[in-house]
Amino acid sequence: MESNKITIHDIAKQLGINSSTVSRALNNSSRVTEKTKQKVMAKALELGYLKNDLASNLRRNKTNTIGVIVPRISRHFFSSAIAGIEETAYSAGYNVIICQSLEQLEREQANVNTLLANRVDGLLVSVSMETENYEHFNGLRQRNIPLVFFDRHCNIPNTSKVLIDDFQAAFDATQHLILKGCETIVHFSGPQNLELYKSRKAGYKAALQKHGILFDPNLVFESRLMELDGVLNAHKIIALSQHVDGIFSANDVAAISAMQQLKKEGMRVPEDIAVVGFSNETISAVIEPSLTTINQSGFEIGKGATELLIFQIEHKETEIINETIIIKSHLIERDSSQKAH
Amino acid sequence: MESNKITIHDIAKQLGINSSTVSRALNNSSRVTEKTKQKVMAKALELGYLKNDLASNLRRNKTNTIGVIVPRISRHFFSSAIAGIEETAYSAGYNVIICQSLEQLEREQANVNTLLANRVDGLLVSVSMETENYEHFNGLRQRNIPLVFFDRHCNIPNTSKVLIDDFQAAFDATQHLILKGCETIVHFSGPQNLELYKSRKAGYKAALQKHGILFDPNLVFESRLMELDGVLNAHKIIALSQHVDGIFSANDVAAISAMQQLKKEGMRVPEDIAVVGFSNETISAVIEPSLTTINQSGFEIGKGATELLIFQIEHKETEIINETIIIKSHLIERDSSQKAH
DNA sequence: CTGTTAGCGCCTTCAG
DNA sequence: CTGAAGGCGCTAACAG
Repeated sequence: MESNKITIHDIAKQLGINSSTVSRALNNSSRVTEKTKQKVMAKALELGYLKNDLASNLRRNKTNTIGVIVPRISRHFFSSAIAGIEETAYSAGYNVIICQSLEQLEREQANVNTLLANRVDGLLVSVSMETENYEHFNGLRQRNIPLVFFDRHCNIPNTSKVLIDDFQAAFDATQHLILKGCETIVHFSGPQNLELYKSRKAGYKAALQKHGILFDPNLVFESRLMELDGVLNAHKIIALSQHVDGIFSANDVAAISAMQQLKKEGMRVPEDIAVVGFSNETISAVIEPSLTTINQSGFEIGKGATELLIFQIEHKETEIINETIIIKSHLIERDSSQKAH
Repeated sequence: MESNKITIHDIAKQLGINSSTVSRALNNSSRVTEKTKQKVMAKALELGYLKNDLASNLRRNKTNTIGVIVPRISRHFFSSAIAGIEETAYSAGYNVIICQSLEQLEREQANVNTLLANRVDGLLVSVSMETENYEHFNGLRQRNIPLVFFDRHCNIPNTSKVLIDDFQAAFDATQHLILKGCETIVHFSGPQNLELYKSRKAGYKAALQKHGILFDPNLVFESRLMELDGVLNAHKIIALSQHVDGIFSANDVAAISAMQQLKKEGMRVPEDIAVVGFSNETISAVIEPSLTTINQSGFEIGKGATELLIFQIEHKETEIINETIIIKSHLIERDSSQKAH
């Protein structure tokens, strides 16, 4: 038995009506009798009809699908952003196709092409670490396809972005440490071609300056985003001539592994660490109850970016939008009862 | 300026040839002159042509797309499984559409429908916690669309699955604790309608039995998979009349938060905890160096499931495959030098 | 090797 | 309110 490929024509034939009517009925058009609708629905159910979205999308020239490109789906920030994206898209009647660039420019370009070939209605992008030229996004403008960057953005004119207040978060974190009495604060940073690491570093510097602490470039460790960087960083701290009494980390894993390492070496460093970008509530609350974190909600960012994108999709004709939305972060100082032990 | 919608017809017209030839050239058919191909390619590039996959897929009746349904993309096991899926699919020329059921049966059904409507070539599914009837998967069989379950499977006859050796992993973990001298071992389990929690419990029981320890149902805590369950479990342990000297946890977060809680209460429980299902290497290595884990690689499982699915897609006519692949786990006893502190 | 023709399944004019 | 006709963009027969 061949796989049952029921089309609107089959339904039409069996009911002795025209396929246009069936189409209208299934799309709940107001120009069809309620009675006809009922008949069509019943028959469709009976035959196990399933709409072919490919055909429909081709004909309508609209897919109700949003393309998403993230560096890596397994990073918690991105997977929670995707949760926010799906939630928002879903309830607005959109599907989502997710692609990973794996931090490679080449893959990112391929992703853009695939998504365009699949005729997505809009694109949500967080660029890869390697992305320094933006030519692959030019086609979108020409094709009139809305694009919204989130978190990791590009400096493309007339493009909307949804970002985190990285500068402010870094400033808050650093100031928090200073107010706790820290004087020599190490900063774990990331790749400096990413805007967000630049902003965080700037916030760190600003806080130091405000409180009259001299900025020392030797105290900034610019790592790549690898798993073991934290451990290496910890070694660097120990090797420093200065006595370090605070860490502001712009990289969650780095901070935690550094802390573990320092403990191993017999140092005590409990609450003099502040972490920014640490969005995994579960883990952060559970693992290191004494850690101060600046929480940045991937979910909120995903949500905001999607709302903005869908608005653009649905008002495409009207105007070009160029909006930058900044999502606030929250400093969370955890209860440190564990210290008693 | 309208968005440039260049089709093969435009290319054909400009070159004074037929659109079929253009189609063949772009698809690198062997039945086209190299010279023609070059001309077509050049023109396509010049005009900024982009193939419309919707049309192509509709015509070919094949999308080269795999649908994936997972309970929640932000759980690390699943996001790493997806990484494995994408990797494998990508290099075999397939795209991937990911859906979340959010542990709800209703959403899972909706996901299946969306994916079918988008005419995916095959489906990879890890069922939701709520899924107890499997009717929504029946349509696949009828439509002759391959389906492979991974990790969380259903007992549907003639369906392939890629699973973890949960029984064995649980057995190993429990035995590990026993050999370390534990006598009263609590087991953190999960929803018993999921096969994998049943298997893990069975493995736990088997290990106890082998070593002559009586199974005590009061020592099994069947939680839902919520974040705070670990903390609640820890309270339960403390409230127990028995002295607990080991924990076998089938739920990563539960174990870690329980441990934190116990520490707070002033108990020492370091390496007498074994966790299964804890696949986040980074976190597990970093957070609790003394934790013994049974590592189960989501990536491997995703990879295995995808290979199996693609094989089925591409040999659809030949035979129905009903294979069960079990991926092995590895017990990792971490260095516990931290204890010295 | 290339052209002609037809149609995938649906939706959208335009008539009636 | 319903029917008839055409086409979205591409590819697969079948000719030549």
